[in-house]
Amino acid sequence: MKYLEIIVKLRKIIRSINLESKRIEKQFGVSIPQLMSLQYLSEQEDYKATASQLKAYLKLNASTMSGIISRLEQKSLVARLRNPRDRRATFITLTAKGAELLKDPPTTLQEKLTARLNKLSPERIESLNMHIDLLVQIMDADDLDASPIITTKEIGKK
Amino acid sequence: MKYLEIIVKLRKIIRSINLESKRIEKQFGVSIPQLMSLQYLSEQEDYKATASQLKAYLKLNASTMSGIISRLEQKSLVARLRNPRDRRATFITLTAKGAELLKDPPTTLQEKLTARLNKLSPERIESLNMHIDLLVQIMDADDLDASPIITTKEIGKK
DNA sequence: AAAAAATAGTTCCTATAGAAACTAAATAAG
DNA sequence: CTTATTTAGTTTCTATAGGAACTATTTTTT
Repeated sequence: MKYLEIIVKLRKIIRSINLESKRIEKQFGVSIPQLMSLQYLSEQEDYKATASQLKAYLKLNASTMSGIISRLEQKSLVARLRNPRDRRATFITLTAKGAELLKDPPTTLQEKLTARLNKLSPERIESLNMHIDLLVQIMDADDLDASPIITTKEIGKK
Repeated sequence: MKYLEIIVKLRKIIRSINLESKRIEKQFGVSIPQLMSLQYLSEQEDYKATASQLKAYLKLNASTMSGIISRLEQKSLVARLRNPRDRRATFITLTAKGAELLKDPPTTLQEKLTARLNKLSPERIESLNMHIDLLVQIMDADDLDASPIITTKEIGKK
């Protein structure tokens, strides 16, 4: 049954990402979701964004995002600014400490991935990307209903 | 940067699996890891296995496995049998209630996956499987160190 | 045989993840 | 203008996930 094989394999991938996040967190004090939040802020105007913007970028539930922001704030990597235009919302801003961490970010997963990807030809990387996209479509019911599976031609392209 | 794109996409997949597990849990009272544990037990001799065997099958940390077993026991879907040969270990056994749930298991994710996979040709499914395997290798450092990346010929086969 | 080391599983801790309820504020409707 | 609805974010809850410490038991070493 392909279904179970795929799930088992995907769980392997999930586990390796979790393990890597744990290692990074132990070594640098920030997890992958926290790091991605910091990076997102560093790319915004004035290094600030609302919790909703972060939530949308990371595609997380509001309560999860709230927890991540709280932990980042506790580590002084982000701070809060009031939004004069909307009292319901506050801005989350990158602190100098947060910016400094991004100067020399934990890159173990990036290095590992890049090293492995470098061993593949551009065509293989493209093909891998395409299959990941296919997987995203297969797993994501709403998107699939909205758009057809990418065609044979696109998959087969090399 | 391919690294970040891949991580973002994989997080999408992870999220859809988490969402599906939540839905299944709400509808049937068991999550995907719990369900996989029940299914594993149903395939063992006498419908029983040690926590370590379950742990190895699901590739989980012992503490996580312990929590899952406790929750299954609380729902009366599994029970514990003493192991006379080794007082450190107990057997986890499928209960009749657990077996009954497996007669009509939650199959929403399976159905969705199968329906989508059925739209692909066998060659595409094979290619997808191969790329998932490649991804498993890329993400899993230990295995990669132990064995080379699958070769171009294998990837390109269609 | 006794001591040391390893093992099976639990407990305690932290973080992520999502659902539901909640509060304060903003927006829309009447 | 008042009321109803929606929105932004927090809190509370549950489950998964992993690391470290722990306890009881088994195995290995001395």
